[in-house]
Amino acid sequence: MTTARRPSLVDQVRQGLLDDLVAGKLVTGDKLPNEDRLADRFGVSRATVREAVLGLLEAGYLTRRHGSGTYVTKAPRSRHALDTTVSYTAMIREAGHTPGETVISKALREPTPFEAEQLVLGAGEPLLEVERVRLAGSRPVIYSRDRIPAALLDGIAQDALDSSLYVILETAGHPVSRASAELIPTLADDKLSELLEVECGTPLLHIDQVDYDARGRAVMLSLEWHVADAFELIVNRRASPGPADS
Amino acid sequence: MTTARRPSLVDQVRQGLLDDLVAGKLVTGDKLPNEDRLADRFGVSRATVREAVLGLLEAGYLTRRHGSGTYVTKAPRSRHALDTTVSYTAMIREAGHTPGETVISKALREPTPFEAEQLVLGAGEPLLEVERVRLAGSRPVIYSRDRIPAALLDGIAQDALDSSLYVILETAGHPVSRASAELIPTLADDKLSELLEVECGTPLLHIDQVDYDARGRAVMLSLEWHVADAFELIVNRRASPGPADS
DNA sequence: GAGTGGTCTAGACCACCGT
DNA sequence: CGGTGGTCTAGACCACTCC
Repeated sequence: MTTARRPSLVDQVRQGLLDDLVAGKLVTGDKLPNEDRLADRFGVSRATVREAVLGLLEAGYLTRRHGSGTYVTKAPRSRHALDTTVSYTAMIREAGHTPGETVISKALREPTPFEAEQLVLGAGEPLLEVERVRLAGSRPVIYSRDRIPAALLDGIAQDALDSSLYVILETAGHPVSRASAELIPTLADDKLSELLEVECGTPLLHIDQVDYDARGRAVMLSLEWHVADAFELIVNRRASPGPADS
Repeated sequence: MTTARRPSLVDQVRQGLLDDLVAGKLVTGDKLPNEDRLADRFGVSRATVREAVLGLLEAGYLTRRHGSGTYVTKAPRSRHALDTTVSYTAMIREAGHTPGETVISKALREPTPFEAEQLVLGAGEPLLEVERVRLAGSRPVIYSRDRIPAALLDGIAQDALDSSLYVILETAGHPVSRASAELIPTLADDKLSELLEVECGTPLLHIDQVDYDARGRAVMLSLEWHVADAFELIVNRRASPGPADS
């Protein structure tokens, strides 16, 4: 685990409500007690309740209707969707398969000018490139090529390099906090068809992604090719808030 | 515009900070005044400042570092990305093209069993299906097939049916608040190649989407086929919050 | 009009960062 | 250590929904 601390009151309230949901005490369409009552029940202020509920709203469990009440959503929540998750291992497992991976190559090399610019690398600073094929059971589903500045991995034990790149980046003090991904439908060429065990010309989803840490520094570049029908790639979209955006 | 009311204090503060950003008073890496000072400057409480900043954090403009300060992000924010926007017209315009559309068909028909289940349609309840091709300049970029329960459109003037489907749904009292989209790379078949003016076998991104209103009711089903290189399809991903999710 | 969520305040104390 | 954001409170008033 990365963070193990005393849960905040907000967390406790959120967990309490979540427990009711999974226990079936609250089911689809049910109306929650109003905020004052929830505040009483959990022994916290209304502001605390509101923040807890806010989390559940964003997660898609609840809906608020001004002047009416707060209701349990008709849970169409797709977990491990593209917009919230970064671990493909979890995605594959969630889809009911056994995740696996084959590391094709792992090497330090000079960055291209583009990579150096994206990752803000000084002259001569190398990067680590990891080339992998992810498996669902025995079937290849994703081919990826990830690049991380070698400087970020200085203090990292050599054998730790075998764990998830996200874990590595976190250990290095640069946990990935968000990413921007471009989606490009494409076709399997000779190399990809061999790696992913599909026919040449099979449609694939190519994802070109940049991962950023909390400081806004680009810490990893990823290129991925996904087999179309291996598992569902979902994006949960939200209506533009209106007040915030232009 | 759909909502035009007095902006809240939170909105005013957010806009004030946003103005500083676009005016260049605040640039990448700059540290913001602390929350107490911002509260003074805008004449509001610290809680209000925090909520305004929260919006800018989520939008990717700012980063907070506990114990250190709040900083301007190295703006990698992609506007009109798939996860936040629902209007393709705006997306196309943002990409520097003139948006346009050709309506291929617009008709009431019986739902299939699948559609009836998804949209919670009673027996015999028809739906409206709109088939369109979106244009960037004169180039076709998206072919879409949208289906809405006809019952939702009862009070809607006939000529209003020409505006955006999202506007129509809002008028009908069912504004779309979120959507779930599945992404499927595919190939242009004969029909699609003709509609989108690409060669047969060209890679396309197929999006199968369900739109929900604030009550969690499915109000529209959309099938879309996007030309790959027409404009960038971006997804902004966030790390799982940790406290909230499991 | 009663009940609900939406906004806002003034103040307190805690936890973390840097010097 | 001082400064920063993180959490929390108790209360006030507003805006919306629904009976």
